[in-house]
Amino acid sequence: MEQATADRAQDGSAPKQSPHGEAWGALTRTHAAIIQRLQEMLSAADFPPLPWYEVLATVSEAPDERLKMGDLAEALVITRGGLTKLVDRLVKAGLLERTFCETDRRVSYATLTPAGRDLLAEMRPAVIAELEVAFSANLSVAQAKDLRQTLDSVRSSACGS
Amino acid sequence: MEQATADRAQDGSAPKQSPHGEAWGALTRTHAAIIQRLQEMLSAADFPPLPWYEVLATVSEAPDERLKMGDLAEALVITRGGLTKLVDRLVKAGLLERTFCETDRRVSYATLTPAGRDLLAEMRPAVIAELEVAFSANLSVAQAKDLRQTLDSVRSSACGS
DNA sequence: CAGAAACACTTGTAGATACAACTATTGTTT
DNA sequence: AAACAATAGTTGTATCTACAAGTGTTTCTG
Repeated sequence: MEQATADRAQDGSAPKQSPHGEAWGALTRTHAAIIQRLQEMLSAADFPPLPWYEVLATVSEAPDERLKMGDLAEALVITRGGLTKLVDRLVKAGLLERTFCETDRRVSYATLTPAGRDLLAEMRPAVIAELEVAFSANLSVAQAKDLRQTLDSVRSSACGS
Repeated sequence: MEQATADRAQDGSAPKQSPHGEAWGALTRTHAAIIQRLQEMLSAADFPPLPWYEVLATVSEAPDERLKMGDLAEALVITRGGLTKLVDRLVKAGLLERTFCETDRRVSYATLTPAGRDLLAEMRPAVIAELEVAFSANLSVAQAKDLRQTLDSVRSSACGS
């Protein structure tokens, strides 16, 4: 019954977009709002910025805690050039090191250092907690799984062309 | 039965996050993938970058096609300083103009020019079409509305703290 | 009705990102 | 095996963004 609010733009203004356009708008705003929230929390806790966390978390989930630069860039959905410089900063901070492949000397891996693993262990609970308050306040576990599935299906069609 | 795929990380790797964490991961990746797709399309069609479109679209939906700088920054979820320079570029390109408030000389409005309105009219169908292929391929209209509602409820709890 | 506080926006500067060109290594073709 | 093409990663440049300080305006207070 209250679904009228879902169909109405937040400012109640005129030219309505398509349902898919509305979904995209909601996606961008929600994404930005959560990013903002996380960044605030991290800087308040004197932690490194969010991209650093995402790098550490992604690498930590890979086998042997190392990941090819190209795969890492793809996982983070950033350019290879951007990743090179991002990893440079993490290496300089002692959180990552570059290791090389014996069989193919072109590839280099971003590998977690003990310091990187420790920092991640410190940051992860804080990030998880922040996400929990953002999500679990209005979302059941089942809804969260459903949301994930929906988003992934959208992503697959957006990537695959 | 197929829902196992929804519970499994795309790379099949080990340490699973919470459902909410997974939802967040899907949200960031999907957002980035769509952004990337839109940017590609816009630059291929010799259109201005996506932030320009978002400014024009947001302003066009406001009454009298003008919006206070502060409200615009909030709607786009960017800083005021960033918006000032972004609007500077749009003004220089003739797509926007700054107008001022009679009753409060502090506030300035970003106002759509005819050129801005024309460009938006050109860009909007292209953006909409791109979003349609990304969303409608795997999402019904009802699912899109549901997605929008879910995302907005998450955003409200993320904003309101 | 001063003076202080809050507000709206802009500017200055430093850091981060994308894009394109470049180096080095590997794979393919003839 | 030599030449060509494809791949992985890095670097150079230009643009964009955020953060913090600054300017001008309005509101609140004594």
